[in-house]
Order: sequence, then structure tokens, then C-alpha cells
Amino acid sequence: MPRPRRPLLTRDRIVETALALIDADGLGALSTRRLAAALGVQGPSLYNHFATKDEILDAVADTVTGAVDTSGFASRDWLAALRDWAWSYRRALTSHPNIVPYLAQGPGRRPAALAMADAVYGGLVRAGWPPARATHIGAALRYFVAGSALGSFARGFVEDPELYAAHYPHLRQAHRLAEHQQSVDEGAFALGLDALLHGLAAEYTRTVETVESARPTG
Amino acid sequence: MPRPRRPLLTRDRIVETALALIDADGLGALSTRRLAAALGVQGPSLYNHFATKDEILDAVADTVTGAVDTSGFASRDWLAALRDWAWSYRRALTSHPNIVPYLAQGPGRRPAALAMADAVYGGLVRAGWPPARATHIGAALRYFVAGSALGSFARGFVEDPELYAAHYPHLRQAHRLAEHQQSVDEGAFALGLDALLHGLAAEYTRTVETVESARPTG
DNA sequence: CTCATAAACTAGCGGTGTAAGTTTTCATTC
DNA sequence: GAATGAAAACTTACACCGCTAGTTTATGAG
Repeated sequence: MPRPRRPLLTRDRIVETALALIDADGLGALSTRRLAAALGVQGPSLYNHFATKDEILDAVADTVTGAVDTSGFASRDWLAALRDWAWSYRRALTSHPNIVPYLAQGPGRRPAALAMADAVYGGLVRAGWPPARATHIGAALRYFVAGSALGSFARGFVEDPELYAAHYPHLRQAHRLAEHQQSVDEGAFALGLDALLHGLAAEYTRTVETVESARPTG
Repeated sequence: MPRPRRPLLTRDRIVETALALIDADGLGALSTRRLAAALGVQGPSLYNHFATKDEILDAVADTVTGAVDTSGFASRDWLAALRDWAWSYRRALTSHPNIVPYLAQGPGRRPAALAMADAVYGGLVRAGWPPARATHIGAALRYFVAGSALGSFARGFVEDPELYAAHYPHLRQAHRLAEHQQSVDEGAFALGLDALLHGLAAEYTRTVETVESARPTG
């Protein structure tokens, strides 16, 4: 087949289909040939639109990141904004858990990821956090969210009662974790996030507010 | 070559070499043929000792997890034990960051990972946390540690000043993050862990201690 | 109308995990 | 001590992988 009258592929269609395949079958199951087949095309044709497979994955990752809402940093206090962002971030990642390991490499050059980092860091600095602290807070929350989305804690335990009964006295109920996956994973996230933010709020009053009150107000 | 007089391979030697290759060149660079070559052997010979490549990776992951120290749960109060564990866990993972994405799938059937989960959960329950809470706390800390080890936050940003200057006003210094990788990543971990534990301590006095004091002492 | 570019194709390279079957040695049993 | 079965190396081979190179033809710009 020569060049068709209307292009069979677009970047958007490729990204869309790749994400669907990743969601359905996992990151490891995405090959250029399988992706091309799903698009009704031969494998190497993809390389007319993307230079490498990683470039496709970058684009997929960025559409996932694009769903994260950082608008709170423009309208709410820093603590509420952090909470909203963390939940939105988590929702975006858990909607497409299979891409998370790839995404966890950092923002790189992906625009949506950079825009998110910019909004979070800017919001924290504007709230009075020293720059180094703002970096640490953004990183800490990313650690927590990414870790929580990377793999279900609950599904990490095999559903085999005998495995635990034999040698792990406290894990006798672990085989039932998978049944309650969502409530376990979300409960752990909620508890951890609340604890984290509680601790940050204490740190804020301890450092930022006292420092500011000791200075002439700007 | 037929069966040799003394075995050329042992499970330990395979795991050791696999970990060294992963540390050196990354998880993606570990192939059965390259691993076999490093062991002075042909690729398929590995299958006399492991059924699949994943089984090799399981063994590698478990030796990494085996370096985590959970002894604090037997000797110290729950808060100090959690802190010691989290740092030890992080050190174990950051010593072999390339295996972390694999390890993040959960304990599965790996003995060291299960023993760790058992110690943490048991320690928290013994301290008076309700079982569901203990699960959430263990999960939340795993999220945080795994997220922090999964990929460096600092190295996630490209060293290209022009990238940030153009469109991300608050990230003007982001290209310098990689220079300070260790202090950024460790600082973020320290801050986040302290905040998390601070929040948990508050929760403990709010729920566990008040509930116990309302009951007849056991 | 010309012509470079774009977008599909086919063929193929070197790599992957692993299944199958072969050979020889080791360890066990009669 | 001979027989036997398992163990541990090997070779060969299959289907798949990411990607390159070169081909063909339609498109859009000059």
C-alpha cells in the first residue's frame, strides 16, 4: 500500500489506542506491532509519526498527567490546594495504573508534567514556604501519590491462606486484602495524606509564620 | 558441553550476578543471554535453576528486601520503630534503585517481603492500633518509601535551562536540581517522613489512647 | 507542471524469552 | 559394582520485539 489519500494515522489516534491497550493488557503487552495492528496498519508505519516507542509512551504519559487539576493553587490556601491536588493526581494515575511505572521517571520534557510541577511549586512559594522547602514538599507528595498508584498494596498479597498461616502469624487475614482492594488502598491514602498534611501544617506554623511575624511585614 | 563435574551455576551465583547487572545497566538491560554470558554459560542453562526470568527477578527482589531492618518493632515504641524501618527500607531500595519498579508489585510470595510486612503489621497491632488502621499505616509508609525510591525526583528534571525559562516561570532553577540530587531527594524524604509520623502520632493520641483510657485496663 | 515531502508498505537485522531435545555426569538403588 | 534416573550443561529453533532501509505513490507547495 502506497501513501493513502487520507492519512490512516494521526498522533492523537496512536496515543489514544496505545493508552487503551496499556489499560487493557499492561505496559509490557504494548508492542509497536500490536499497536499498529489495533490501528489497522503495519508496525513500522508508526515511525512516520513518532521517532521511537518511548516518544509514544511520553505522549501517553502526558495525556494522563494532563487530567490532573492544579487549579486549587490559584484559588485556595496552600493546604487545601495540596489536598485537592493530591487526590486529583491520585485519581488520574489510578485510572491508568499500568502507565504509572513509566510516568514515575519524572517530568522530563513532558509539558503537562512540567506545568503541574510549575503550579505546585509556584503555589507553595507564594504561600510563604522557602524555595527549598517548597521543592521538598512537592517531591514528598509526589512520592506518596506515585507510590500509592504504582501498585495496589492490597493486590500485592496473594490470595492463598495457607501461604500466610504457615510462617507469618500476623498476616493470617492478608489473603482477604484483595477483596477489599479499593477501600484498603484508598483508606491508606486518605490516612497517609491527612497525616502528611497535618504534619506540614504544624511545620508551617512553626517556621514560616513565626519567621514572618519576626520580620517587618511586606 | 555435557553436564560438568562441578555445577557451573548455583541459584545464589545467578541472583548475585543478576543484581550486579541490574545495578550497573538497569532492569531493561538484563536479558537471560547477557546474564548467562556474565556467568560464562549459554542462555538456556539458566532454566535448569529457575523456571522463568521472573523467578530470577523475584529472587533478586527478595535479597534486596532482605536487607531491610525491622528489629525496631521488637524493641522500641511504634513511632521510633516506624521511623527506623522507613529509613532502612529506603536505604535498601536506593542501594538498588533499578529493581524498585519490579519490587513495587507487592510482596507476592517472596519470603523476605512477607516477613517484613508481618513484622510491621504485628508491631503496630501490638502497640494498640486497630487492625484496619495498622494495615493503612503500613501501606501508607510503603507508598511513601516506594515512591521515593522509584525514581529520583531531582533527576526527573532535564538539565536544560532553556526548556524551563520559556514556559514555566517558577521552574527557572529546575535544571540545577540534578546537581543536588541526593540532598533534594533525602531532604524531601526526611521532611515527608517527619510530617507523616507527626500526623500519625497526633492520630494515635486522638484515637488509641483515649479509647484505651475509657476501657478497663488489660 | 514539477517535485520534494509525507505516509503507507515490505524486507530484514539483531535481540528477546523460552521450549525441545541431546549428551554426559552424578547420586541412588538393587 | 551395575543399572538407572535425575541433573546440568549444551544446541537448535520459534515467535516476537524495536527499529532501519528502501520502495511506492499521493499530496501540497512553488
